Amino acid sequence: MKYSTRTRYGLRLLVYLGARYKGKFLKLNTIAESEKISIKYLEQIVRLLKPTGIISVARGAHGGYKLAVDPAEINLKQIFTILEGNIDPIECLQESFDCKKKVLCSTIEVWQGLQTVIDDYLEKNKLKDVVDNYKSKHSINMFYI
Amino acid sequence: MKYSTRTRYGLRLLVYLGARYKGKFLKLNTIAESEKISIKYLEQIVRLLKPTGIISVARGAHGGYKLAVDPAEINLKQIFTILEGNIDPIECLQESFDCKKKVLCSTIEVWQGLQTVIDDYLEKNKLKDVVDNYKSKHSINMFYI
DNA sequence: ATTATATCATAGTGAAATAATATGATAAAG
DNA sequence: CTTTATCATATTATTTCACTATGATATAAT
Repeated sequence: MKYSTRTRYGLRLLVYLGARYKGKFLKLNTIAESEKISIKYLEQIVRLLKPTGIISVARGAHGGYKLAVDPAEINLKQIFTILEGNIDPIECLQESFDCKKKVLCSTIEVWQGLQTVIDDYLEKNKLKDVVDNYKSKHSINMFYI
Repeated sequence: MKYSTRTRYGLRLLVYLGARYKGKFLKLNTIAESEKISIKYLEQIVRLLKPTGIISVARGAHGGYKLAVDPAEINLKQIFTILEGNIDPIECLQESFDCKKKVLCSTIEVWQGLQTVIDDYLEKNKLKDVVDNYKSKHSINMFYI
């Protein structure tokens, strides 16, 4: 029960972009160096995010990425769902999952309850909350950006 | 971010034993057939549980397992910790984890918060709660045990 | 004692996921 | 037309997962 580096890196990327929201396009290389993440791996993560419209892209020289939506308007559940794929704690909670033992299953309520508390937490927390935290911790450096 | 079958099977095993608490020793073969779990895999799971004292064992013919503690006195966090190993959503929440970027990390609060809501939920829920659910759903069959 | 039964313990194994890395194509700025 | 940066696919090493196999050990019943 661990979240993947894909989700952790992706979140850090979005926080980085969120802290520079409404600025210019930022190239991956800078972010990769700053966040100590492999640029090639970041490229893959970015490609997961792009189709959802959460980031906007400029190709070619002086290109890069920026956050396309207000950090206050996006919550962590949306982000995690994109990056992690599916955030249910076990498979059988998915709609499509057809289990013959569902009627007699006494543990499914445990998993549903767990899913609920996780979902609630992630929905309650906006990207802005994390961005604010980032800004307060990096306040000195922010003047140089 | 999925819980392993080890945890899911282990929970079902404990619920099964919990529903028959204070009865006689039950052999794994019966449980494996009833719960549709590979007996060899269940053996490994049971070996994780044994050293913690949560189950008691009788070896040899007419041997088996039974729950050693009152289901009302054990919560799901204790069970998950035994079965999952460590239930932190990411590595860096562990005491021993030494991260140079900890001071400037703006996402750790996200993970700590998530850990808190999960821990709270699992601590609040006792094995007895799941056992009661099991009993109500299997009431007809319980007369034959 | 011997046999049947059940747990104990270690080793192996196939499939899938993870976390990258490598190579090259494409698009845009200057 | 060169530089810069993203786009896309393929490959790879490592780890984890979910078993499976083999055999040893302990105990009850005969």
